[in-house]
Amino acid sequence: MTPTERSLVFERFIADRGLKSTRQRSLILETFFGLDGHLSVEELWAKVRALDERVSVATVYRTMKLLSESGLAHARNFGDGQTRYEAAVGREHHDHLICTNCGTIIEFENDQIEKLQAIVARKQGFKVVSHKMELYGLCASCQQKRA
Amino acid sequence: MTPTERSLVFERFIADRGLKSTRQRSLILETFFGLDGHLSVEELWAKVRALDERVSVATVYRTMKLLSESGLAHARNFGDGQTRYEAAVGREHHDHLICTNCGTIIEFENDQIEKLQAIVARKQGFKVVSHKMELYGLCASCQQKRA
DNA sequence: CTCCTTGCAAAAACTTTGCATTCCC
DNA sequence: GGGAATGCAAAGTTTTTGCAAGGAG
Repeated sequence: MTPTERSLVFERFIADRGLKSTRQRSLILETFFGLDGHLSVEELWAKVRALDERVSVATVYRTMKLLSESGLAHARNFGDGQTRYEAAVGREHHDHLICTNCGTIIEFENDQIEKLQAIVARKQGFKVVSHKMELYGLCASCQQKRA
Repeated sequence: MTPTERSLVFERFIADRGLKSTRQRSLILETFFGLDGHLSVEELWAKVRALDERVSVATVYRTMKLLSESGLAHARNFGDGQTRYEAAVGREHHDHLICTNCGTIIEFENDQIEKLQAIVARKQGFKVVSHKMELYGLCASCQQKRA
């Protein structure tokens, strides 16, 4: 998905709900999608402020919530007490391997696991909308350092 | 693991660290393990207070942190902004299905998924210590209500 | 023009911490 | 007795919200 297509998706989401496109929302979107990784609101706000001093953190919270509802971003919680967001489109769905020593995050995807998840959910009568899977442990380089 | 064994594990953990066993800690442990599910500190505190008015919420926070460090409980974060704890021993490892409408939490386990996780991790050179998997969606009864 | 959005600051929700007092060992 | 634990309230964090002013359609 190109940046342009992404904007169109968001514009449409906005319009469908009777909401409006604003300078701040556009700026936050551009900044967010221009960066990579798993950003906390605070981190994103810092980047946005570098481009426009006047944007308030409340607007970043509000915009990221919208972006999350639109499906263009996913909220993540890695247990450090902060909500992090990551871009959701133009990318395959993926899960995370997290090194508890150095904090490295590796993304992966596995279709077989996804299929099994669907089967498990069906057994319980659940209709799954989204999921998270995180594997915590030591990455290759931290294992060597400890050995 | 019987309640008695559990107490011994905790007593030992406490003693090894030069900490002390207290009335409050014992009460919180008993209450926590006597209940089932995924309790927030607030919920647990309410139950403990029913037995002893004088226990402060700070002590519950401090005790649950200890319990988590001892490995007898796990901290969970299901995205509602609260840390929840669940008993960790005497139970199989399991994952969660969470209804985003009514908050119902169903536990499940699936060996095939666990095996696939191990394979994925190995490919990346990771040594996995623990993992979380959460499937979010609508439970059977909430699907009906919405239909 | 109308209603949505923004910034600001206040408030809310959750968790941690400082300190005097109380309690184990 | 001495260090650890507790209760309380104050302070920290992260996120949300009320409101007057500004902006998009």
